Amino acid sequence: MSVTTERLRGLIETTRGELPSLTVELVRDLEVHEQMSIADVAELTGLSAHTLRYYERIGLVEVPRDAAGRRLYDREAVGRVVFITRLRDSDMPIAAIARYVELVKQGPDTEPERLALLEAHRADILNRLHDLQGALAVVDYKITTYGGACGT
Amino acid sequence: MSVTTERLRGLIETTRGELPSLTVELVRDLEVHEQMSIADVAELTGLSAHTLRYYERIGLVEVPRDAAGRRLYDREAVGRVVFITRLRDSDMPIAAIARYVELVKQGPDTEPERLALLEAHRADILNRLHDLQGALAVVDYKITTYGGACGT
DNA sequence: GCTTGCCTTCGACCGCACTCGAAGTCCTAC
DNA sequence: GTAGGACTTCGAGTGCGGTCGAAGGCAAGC
Repeated sequence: MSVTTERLRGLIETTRGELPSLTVELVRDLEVHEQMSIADVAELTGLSAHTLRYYERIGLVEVPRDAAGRRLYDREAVGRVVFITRLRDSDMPIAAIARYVELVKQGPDTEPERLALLEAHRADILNRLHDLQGALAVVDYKITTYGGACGT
Repeated sequence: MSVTTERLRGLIETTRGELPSLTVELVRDLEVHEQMSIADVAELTGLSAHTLRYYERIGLVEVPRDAAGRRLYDREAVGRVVFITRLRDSDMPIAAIARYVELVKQGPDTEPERLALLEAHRADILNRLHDLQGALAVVDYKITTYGGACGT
């Protein structure tokens, strides 16, 4: 398991900023062992086991169990978690993610609404990028000002 | 007052994403009437009066009063609030901003630490930009996939 | 002189996204 | 057979960043 986990982690790392759009697909295409424990998924995603249980509890993922009632994440569940993580990384509120997941559950008829949701979120991301670039400029300006003023 | 306010707002809007590094300086260079009410500053910055009082309460700004005890923001206070707003826009935690303000209060000896603080924050912003770009790519990928799948 | 309306302080409360702890279960290795 | 450790559920707690409401003050206009 840890071999696969390391490969996955590595792939996600390597694709950071280069081919990030493929990470979800990579998860799908890897021969991830069908079964991953919560600890494996935690290590893979960087989320805590607590958080993974929380995501399940609020309905973002459904996770199969073994005979003893323990979580065994299958590929679909892992892919879902990775996707959710990406959305959370971009500050998409959990309520919106839950809505999206709900739509997916309801079947293909909801695709237009899902698309609208994603496009709204896309706009949010662009705004955030814009704000961040503005703030970066302010900070850079302050830094260079100090540089001039105190010789650093 | 409202004329000045509109000019300022306009300038901030126009410089969005173009010369954002200058906004704080613009505030300084404008003939902002020495006195602005809390409502004026709220309108100018987009913060609520509640939030402005909150910022003062936790020590981020000091605001002079008129004879009746009402807040009269001077240029320094307005500039401070605008700067804080920029930092908050980039998710700088209030605790860090408070620390920075504290250092400013302590005088010029603290400039190296202020600089370090800003540089750490600058690194945070770059990370956020990176994450956001990754998330944007994922969302775009999902959107184009839907485009292919459902003809939108 | 009284209404209107923005201002003041103060402390309580909210929503979000976790985060934790308690109490108990189950498999593994010795 | 027993100790260890990772797992389970459940509900409560935390930290952040505001947000709100109550109770009252002051000034301008009718």
